[in-house]
Amino acid sequence: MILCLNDPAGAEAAANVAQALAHPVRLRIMELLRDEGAYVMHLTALLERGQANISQHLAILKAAGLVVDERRGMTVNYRVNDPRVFDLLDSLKLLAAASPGDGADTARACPACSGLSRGRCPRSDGRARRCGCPRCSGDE
Amino acid sequence: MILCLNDPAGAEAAANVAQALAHPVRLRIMELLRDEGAYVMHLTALLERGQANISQHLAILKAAGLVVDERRGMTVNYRVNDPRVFDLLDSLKLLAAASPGDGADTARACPACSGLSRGRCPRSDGRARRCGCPRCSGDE
DNA sequence: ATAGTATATGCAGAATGACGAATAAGGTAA
DNA sequence: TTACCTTATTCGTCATTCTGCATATACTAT
Repeated sequence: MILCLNDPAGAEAAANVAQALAHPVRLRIMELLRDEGAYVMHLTALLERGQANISQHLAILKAAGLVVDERRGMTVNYRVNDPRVFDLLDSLKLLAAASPGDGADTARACPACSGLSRGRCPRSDGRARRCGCPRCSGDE
Repeated sequence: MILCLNDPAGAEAAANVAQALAHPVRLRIMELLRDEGAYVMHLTALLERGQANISQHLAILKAAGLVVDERRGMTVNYRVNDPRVFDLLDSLKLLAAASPGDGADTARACPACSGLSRGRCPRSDGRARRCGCPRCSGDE
């Protein structure tokens, strides 16, 4: 099957992926999954959202094929399905930084997490990555 | 201003761009604008949609900063604001082609319009690009 | 078995998005 | 001016999405 945006079916498939990413919480989830997998309580604590909310957003990302889940005992670990999604996120950041509404011309994408897929944003290091979830506050 | 997806404000800005692209008609509009600008009646004829509908979708793309418009006498010409949006579209196609719901593993992005931003999909050549709009059926 | 933790799902209300019909607005040409 | 063409906007309706609450499910431990 060939996916082309000039084809209505192809455009629909691509729109489904875009729709899955068209929510700030889901974008932040993807960004948190950039380096490593995470389980639901971890994301719940980091994003300061209800458990049901995070679970629902993860279900949407999963339905779009952007993440996969794997049960590990009591918890469920989520990770990205295709690392190429980070190319998409990086393009998104570059465009959004140039969009109106923000700093307009002065805006730029975060230099630490926009250029390369394996980059890590300084805001997410240390403190921000530490959360009150059982695994983080525990022995790990 | 630094745009980072770990920042709630940055995620919101990026989500706005994703939301603008999260509709098959708007994706097809962007694809049609890949090579050259177009005016509303042209897009209306190519996409087989009502004039109001196309105009509304263009307004959404414009509000997101993805396209700019320029009045040329009686018509209004639309073109992309930042060609980097095609990198985003190409990533989107690659991911959507690998998504479930389509041909799954057998799916691939259209080789003619996915790789490079300047590529042109064969489906859009000739016949598809010719429409019944006044400019196409006229002398041009 | 019971209790406890982690995750998913169903429901209802509010908010947002999409669409077409009608109409308004901008521009050209006589 | 009037007539016409192109595009934008308003409005009503319908569909979808988002959210929290409550509950169900899955697993572990005692």
